[in-house]
Amino acid sequence: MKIASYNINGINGRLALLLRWLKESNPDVVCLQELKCQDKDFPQSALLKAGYHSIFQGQKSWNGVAILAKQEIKETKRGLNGDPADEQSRYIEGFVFGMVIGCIYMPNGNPAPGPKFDYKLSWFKRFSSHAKKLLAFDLPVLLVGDFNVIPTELDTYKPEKYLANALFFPEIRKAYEKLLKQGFTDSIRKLYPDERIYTFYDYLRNAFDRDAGLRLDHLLLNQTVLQRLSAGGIDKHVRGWKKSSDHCPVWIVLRDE
DNA sequence: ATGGCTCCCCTTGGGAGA
Repeated sequence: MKIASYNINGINGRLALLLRWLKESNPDVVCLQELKCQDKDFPQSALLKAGYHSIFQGQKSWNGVAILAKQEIKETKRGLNGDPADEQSRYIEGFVFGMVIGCIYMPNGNPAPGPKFDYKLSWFKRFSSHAKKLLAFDLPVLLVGDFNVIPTELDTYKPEKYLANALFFPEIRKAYEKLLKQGFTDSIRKLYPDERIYTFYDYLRNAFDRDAGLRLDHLLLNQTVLQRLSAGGIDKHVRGWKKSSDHCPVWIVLRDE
């Protein structure tokens, strides 16, 4: 069972690239972020033709999250509780292959401090409180997506450059740590405890060629899923493809139960 | 300190991204 996360940065502008990667990587489940399209423009039939069912929460121009799977997905939640005025599409959750999968696109939060950072903090709190509820069920739970969090100094090419950045602010790193302590494991960091390993390369300043990256995309597993973790990695080469997103696909493999 | 790049939209310049 292969599960991936990919911030696609515009699904329609990169549909050909997405289909190419799906064919090559052959994941069973994919969490996508930054669709940048409305529901009516989501390429559902093209994906079905490629072998993937989907659930999605779109939005015009910005944000947008989707889950793809080789099996029909039962949608269990869209959006988070706690702020009825929040109209940003950043969370969708489904039940598939016997697992609960939450697909997230955390707010960026820059510039920090400021209203955008406040929104990030409050969104994170709402998300963590939902994550805690998920742990109460005796089910495999995965929280997958673009967290917009650089968890530690090992997750950025230049820590000192990010000290004043919302991705690396102490409050955000603490919130991430607290989320893990609730009962989740950062699967990629578990598999590569000491390596500088990145999932994002800025389009600017030739970041990819300089390996000036950040690790922002995470697959968090509860204890039940962690026991099945057998491999994982980052499809770094995809970032080098023409018309690539600024993020790389990240994936893990779980043993069958 | 700035800008470099790339996406999207009631587009031709601005907002957002990280």
